[in-house]
Amino acid sequence: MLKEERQQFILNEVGIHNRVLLTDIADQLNVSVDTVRRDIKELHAAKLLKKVHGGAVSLGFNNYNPTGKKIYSLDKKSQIAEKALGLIKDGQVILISGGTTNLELARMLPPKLKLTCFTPSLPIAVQLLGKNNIEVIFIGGRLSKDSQITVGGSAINMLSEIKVDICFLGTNSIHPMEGLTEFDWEIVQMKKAMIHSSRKVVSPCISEKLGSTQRYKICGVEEVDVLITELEPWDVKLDAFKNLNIQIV
Amino acid sequence: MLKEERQQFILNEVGIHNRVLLTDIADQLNVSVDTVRRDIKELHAAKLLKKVHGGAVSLGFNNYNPTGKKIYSLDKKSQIAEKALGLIKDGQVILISGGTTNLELARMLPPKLKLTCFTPSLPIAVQLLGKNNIEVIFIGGRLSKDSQITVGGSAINMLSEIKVDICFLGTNSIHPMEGLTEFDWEIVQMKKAMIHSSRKVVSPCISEKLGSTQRYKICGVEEVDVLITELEPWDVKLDAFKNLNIQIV
DNA sequence: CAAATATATGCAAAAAACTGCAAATCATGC
DNA sequence: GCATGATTTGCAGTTTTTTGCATATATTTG
Repeated sequence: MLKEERQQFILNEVGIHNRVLLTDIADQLNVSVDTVRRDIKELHAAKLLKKVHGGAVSLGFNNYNPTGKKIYSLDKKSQIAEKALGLIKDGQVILISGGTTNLELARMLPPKLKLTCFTPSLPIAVQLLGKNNIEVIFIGGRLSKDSQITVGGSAINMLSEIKVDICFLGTNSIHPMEGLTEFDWEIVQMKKAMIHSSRKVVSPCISEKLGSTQRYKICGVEEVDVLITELEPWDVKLDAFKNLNIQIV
Repeated sequence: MLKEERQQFILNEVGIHNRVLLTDIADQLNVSVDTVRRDIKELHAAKLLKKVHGGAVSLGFNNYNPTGKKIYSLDKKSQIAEKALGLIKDGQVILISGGTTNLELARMLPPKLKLTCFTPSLPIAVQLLGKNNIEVIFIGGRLSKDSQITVGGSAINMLSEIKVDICFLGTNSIHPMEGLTEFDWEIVQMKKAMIHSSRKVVSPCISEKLGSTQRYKICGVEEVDVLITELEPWDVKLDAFKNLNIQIV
């Protein structure tokens, strides 16, 4: 096996899952972890991915990981995604925004579930396309390289023409008083449009992001119907959100 | 065995598999690894492949087909794609339909080329997103599972709002009298809309499809400005297309 | 803080690349 | 037909790269 092939494989994995574990790769390719470590080191130097403790993450998605150090939060994201699955009923029409938590959700959708899914996220569309019982409708528009979702007037226009049962709104920052915030203006516009197109807004959010704020405001907390975190319902970090007419899962 | 033959063989292998091992080639051709090494060195100098430790990889190797479908007659398609590259000028606005030949084209777009690309194809969008100098605009709509392009009214609507310099129209069947045909009605509608949105229509088409017809008609041959095949210009298979006011590449 | 896990470093074996050289092959001119 | 020179090919020795392992250090997590 050529070094190039290995590195390509790693990049592919990162491209698909947005994260890889050193040990996973070493296992799949039957090479030592040292070798994979060295490969990732090179790819990192070549700025093709980001090396982190335990593995690597995709460059485009460090938006969702401002610290860039917690790739193990995947477990948390899976937990959140699993809870989110419980909100979906067969035959519904849903809207999935970008972000790694939502990508996990898309991955975990059971094959037998019949759905119509709207999404502006390229990786999520790829994921959903693999599921035979899901009708995928892609929100067109200009693709943002960082977030890998479509943005801009055309996308917002298309969103304005739909009304879905549930929207899973990837959440960068949520604060009990300040509401949902983002640092990218274009994504703010997209998320506003998504909220407007949905009867029910679900906000999957890992606990690190609870209480944080960013530059631009999307909406107040009252616009969110359901907040999903990986925490147990009685966790103190959730106290601030408990009297805001939000369902907490 | 002539040096020329060997090098052709190597290029062919690289074209098909995207990578070759030095030892494999030496073994298959019954020559020493040194000879193969020298060949690869020359081909590398001629920029026909990339020499790496242990073998060689194709030039567009650092790319990935996320949907994982196998592409047949890749070598021919690469040749077509390479010819198609010659039609694109820096700064243009282009529209790329679906199909594996066009995916090859997307793969081979040089990183330094500045372009605005519209596409309804998911794999092509993924491919283009990796190129920093290309602005990608995705034609939204319902994603068709088998063709992996968006179809339907919404997509056609979005197409109706644009006008691009060149459209690379993946071609299933082309016949000198019957024109371009397709077997999927929805794709026919998409292609019609694409032609309508383009100042120049380029039809990349491998020779097997020349002269064949399908169920539904997209347009007459006169709508196509350029026909690209892998054949040499004087090939008899092209004779039937020579008096139709089409540029043949 | 301590256990578990991940990283960095030095090292040695294996694989591959480079170098120089000689034999074989081929084209060319006489 | 044959000598000449250029090119090609394979071989042996040396150098470089890659890879896995062992050990020491650093980081994460409960």
